[in-house]
Amino acid sequence: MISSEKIREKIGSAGIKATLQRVLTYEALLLLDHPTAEQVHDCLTKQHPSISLATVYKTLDLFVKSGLIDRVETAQGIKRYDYNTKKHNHIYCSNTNEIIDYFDHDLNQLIEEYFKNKKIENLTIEDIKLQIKGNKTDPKRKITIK
Amino acid sequence: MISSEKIREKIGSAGIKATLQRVLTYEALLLLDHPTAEQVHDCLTKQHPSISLATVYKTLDLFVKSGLIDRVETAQGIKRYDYNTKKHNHIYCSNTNEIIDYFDHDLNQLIEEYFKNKKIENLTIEDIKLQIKGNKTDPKRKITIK
DNA sequence: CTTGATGCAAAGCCTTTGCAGCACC
DNA sequence: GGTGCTGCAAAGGCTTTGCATCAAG
Repeated sequence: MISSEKIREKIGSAGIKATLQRVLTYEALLLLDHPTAEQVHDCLTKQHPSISLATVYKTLDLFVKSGLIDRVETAQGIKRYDYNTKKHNHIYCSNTNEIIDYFDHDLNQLIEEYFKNKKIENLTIEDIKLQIKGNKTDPKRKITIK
Repeated sequence: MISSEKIREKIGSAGIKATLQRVLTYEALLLLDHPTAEQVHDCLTKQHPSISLATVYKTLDLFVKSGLIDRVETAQGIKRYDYNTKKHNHIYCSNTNEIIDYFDHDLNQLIEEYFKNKKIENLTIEDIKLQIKGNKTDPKRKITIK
């Protein structure tokens, strides 16, 4: 777990002020698994009932714009947030509605290699992401990558 | 271009009634490039002003559920629709806001091969999609794949 | 007739905005 | 005391729903 102090530093180093609400929002993002804005708010109000949903939205927006976190897109059009900005892909579980981080350096390499040769004209590629959709065999168990 | 008759057949074979509105909606999907529901509606009302937006939404929903078309997810959380249900990936242009179909059999093969060996436990993979994000160098020109 | 599709308007979500008050240099 | 953050409430998009009407077999 990261300390509040470290979070304050992280937020500060993104060039924005580390207010209480922002630190708490960031903590919630670490705690929760790719949550929606509302889930973050629910989590926060348990300890700090006065934090408003609008502030959470504003904070998440600010974090995304500052590059502190990423927005994750879902087929349902609901925005969810990911504190992990390191290059990775996502596994979407249809049955549990989970979004699971999938880190795979070899795969990234493979795809990068592939697109080095496969030039696409008139396009500057910024990023390539894989969306893996599937179902957990046992919804209660975790997914483990060999 | 596909004839209205063919479209009627296609809709019928999905087990739903091929009404005028549905045929027109499908035609609009062929005509437009990964449009939103509203774009489809705008297109339709030019020729048929009486078609309601609600019907367009209902029809698109129905098409997705019947497997006739696919929903495409964007980072902004706006739903767009894709008549092409054959396996393919998407290129997202940040500058033009376009979604461009990207067919690449070799790439599909490569990824499939990769995940055959890379077993992920407790997960049944249904589908893997690549999202390529980038910028058109010349916004007015098309993207061409070598 | 009966069934289901349509169009309209209203309601519904999720998200953003405007603004007054507040906190912090 | 000026700047910028917060919380509230209101407004805003996009999408869905309820219902009366309509069309088709």
